[in-house]
Amino acid sequence: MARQSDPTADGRIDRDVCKLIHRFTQKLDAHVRSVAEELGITATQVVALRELSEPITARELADRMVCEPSNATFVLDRLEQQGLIERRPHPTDRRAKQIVLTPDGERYRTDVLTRLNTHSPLAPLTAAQQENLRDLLQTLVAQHR
Amino acid sequence: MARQSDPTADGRIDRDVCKLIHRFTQKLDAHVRSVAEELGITATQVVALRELSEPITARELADRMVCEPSNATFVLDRLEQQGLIERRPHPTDRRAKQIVLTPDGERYRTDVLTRLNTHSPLAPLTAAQQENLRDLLQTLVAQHR
DNA sequence: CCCACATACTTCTAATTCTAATAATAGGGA
DNA sequence: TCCCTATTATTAGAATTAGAAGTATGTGGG
Repeated sequence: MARQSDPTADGRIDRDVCKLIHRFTQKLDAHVRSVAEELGITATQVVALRELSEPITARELADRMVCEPSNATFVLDRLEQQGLIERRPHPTDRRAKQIVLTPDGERYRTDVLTRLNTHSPLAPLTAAQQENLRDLLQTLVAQHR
Repeated sequence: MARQSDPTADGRIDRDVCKLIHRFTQKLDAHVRSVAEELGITATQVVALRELSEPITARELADRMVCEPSNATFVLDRLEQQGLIERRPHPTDRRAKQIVLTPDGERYRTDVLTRLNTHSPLAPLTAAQQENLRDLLQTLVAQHR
């Protein structure tokens, strides 16, 4: 094992995986962006609509989008201006707001999901491989949380 | 198959994998950032040093870092100011520049690699699982390129 | 040889995302 | 009940990243 003697030779798989993850992320982004372009909205808005499967708080949306709450505010502002979502007072927590889709928003979201599911970047993998990938990733993110 | 009738129920694995990829990417970033913080440089600089395994052009560095060339210029400016790299004229192509590490840069890079390899986010996986993951990702990014 | 076109790097601008600070509310313990 | 701390959403400002344009050089066809 050259673990200590030659750090430049070590961690090959690490670096390979890092880069592959990065490249695949870009591919995912490109897919989302192409859908966004078809619909005339931003990629972030597409992701937000995808995650709004039910009434949730802005904080919960930020968690689902894996971004900062301030960013959720930003995207919600735009979705609200377009009449796709509404900010309602939360029924039990007066600090929070409940984000709900308007009828227009519901239609939009259905369209978004349909488009996202066509030509998915995951298509090259079989169903079994996709589950395999998911399990590996789950193991990786499960630690320390 | 509910492929067409209910787009909201479809693509579960797709969305799961998207999010897991995103979360793991954040974990990778956090790891790089912690190393960067230890060394008092930015995360992007850490990645650049990691990829500078040999004299390459700025374009090649951008490819390896999976970013725009303009961004490579940005990070190279800072590394040059710190005396870690030099921009030399390319031996055969006068448009290009050859990026080479200075002696200080070499030492720095060795340190970076050593730190990156300790507490790797990939540690939860066995060697076989890491290869499995790499193969799946390679299949995914191999398409259409 | 000359021209069109592609590539490498840089610069500038715009968009995106994060960080820090703020105000309002929740929840738990003295 | 009254604090004290944590959490929610928002705002403002900073930093990072991408995108488009500009300059110089390489490459191949006429």
